[in-house]
Amino acid sequence: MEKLQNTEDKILDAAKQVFHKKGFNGARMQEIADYAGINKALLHYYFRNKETLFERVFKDAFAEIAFRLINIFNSEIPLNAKIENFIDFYLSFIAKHSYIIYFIINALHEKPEKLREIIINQGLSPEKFLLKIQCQLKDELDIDIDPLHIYVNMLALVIFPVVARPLIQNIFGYSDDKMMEFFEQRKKIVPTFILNALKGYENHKDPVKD
Amino acid sequence: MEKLQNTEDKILDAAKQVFHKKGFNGARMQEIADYAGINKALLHYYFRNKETLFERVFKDAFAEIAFRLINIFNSEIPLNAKIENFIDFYLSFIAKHSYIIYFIINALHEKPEKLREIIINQGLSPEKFLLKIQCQLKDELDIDIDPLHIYVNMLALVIFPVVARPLIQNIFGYSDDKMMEFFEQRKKIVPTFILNALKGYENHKDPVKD
DNA sequence: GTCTATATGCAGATAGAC
DNA sequence: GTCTATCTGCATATAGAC
Repeated sequence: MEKLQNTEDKILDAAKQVFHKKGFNGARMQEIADYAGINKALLHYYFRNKETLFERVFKDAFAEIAFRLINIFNSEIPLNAKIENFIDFYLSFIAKHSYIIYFIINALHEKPEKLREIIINQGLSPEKFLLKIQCQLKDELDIDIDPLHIYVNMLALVIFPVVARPLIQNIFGYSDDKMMEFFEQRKKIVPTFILNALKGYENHKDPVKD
Repeated sequence: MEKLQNTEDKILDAAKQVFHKKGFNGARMQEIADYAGINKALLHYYFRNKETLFERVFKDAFAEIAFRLINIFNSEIPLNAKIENFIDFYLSFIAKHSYIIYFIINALHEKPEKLREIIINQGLSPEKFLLKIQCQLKDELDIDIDPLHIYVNMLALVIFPVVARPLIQNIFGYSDDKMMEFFEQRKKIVPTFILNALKGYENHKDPVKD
């Protein structure tokens, strides 16, 4: 895992870490070079400038998270199961790779204009994706609701605690272990929370559903 | 609202805008000076350095949001009403002042070590605050659950969409008007979502509740 | 491809006149 | 208190040797 990589990979690895931790403005080319075990000049040899390097790293991070997300929701399983998969996977993945979320939020904040082209280049189709959720909500739970709200709610319940982690940890003086426990608890609490909430939206005028 | 302020207020106003938009690393003292209609030297006359100015602005932003939050949850009304007040107020306030959220998140990310002292200096007591929610959950809804999870869920459902706004807006090509409509809808959808979810947690072993 | 040395520019901070 | 001019340091980026 150490000496096997070529220089470009070493740079990308280093850039990932530093950009994730510091954001675009906070990151220093020197620090990236140090992490990669090379010097600054070589950075510019492989990537013309900081901007180019950043875009590459951002695209990789975004692609990884979008890919996993789309996969879960495109699978042919009941909505309940999708939600459980979604929560379970994301709570593990994001808690372990929280820098990605910070990174995306920071990138969105610092350079919102970059996003659209990246999404289009990924070949994603957000509308189809939402339509599928909407159909499942209607067919399986008999709920008429804008699927975007449900989807945003799910993302919120998973992502926000990770973003707010330093806040929670500082305010309540939680140790790292206690926070891991907190995230573990959420794997049970959040799916229940969402499914309970959805049940409350069911149309009761025509109770022929099972 | 324009010429009435003294120089210090003008600086604070300008710093608020610039720090909120760019974060600590992205902000430029020159830009703050321009916004305030003064020059850089005067900034340093009023605030020794960038750090000092930042801390002041951060404290103000944090204090404002914490103050409103505590007030709502400390009032002597039923939990249902608290939740509705909370959502309604925050969706209006945060959607209008989204920079504050960005600002706090950025600040947490860039300078997490600053948080603890600020909270302590504000004289806040997070534990008492949670205990109250816990009691109300038990007394009014007969639910035994870690109140921190419920509280985090509420914050998540309100704050996350604001943070993810550029994401949503870019992905689905929503106009600013459409986003305002989206946030308006959430004022109804989110309280229902939360209250439904909570109902699902009720203990049914002893159905003597109303 | 990789390095050392250096150019260039800019941001934070200060000196000192008014 | 407010300004102009300037210092200092650092970060990105390039030149050029090996």
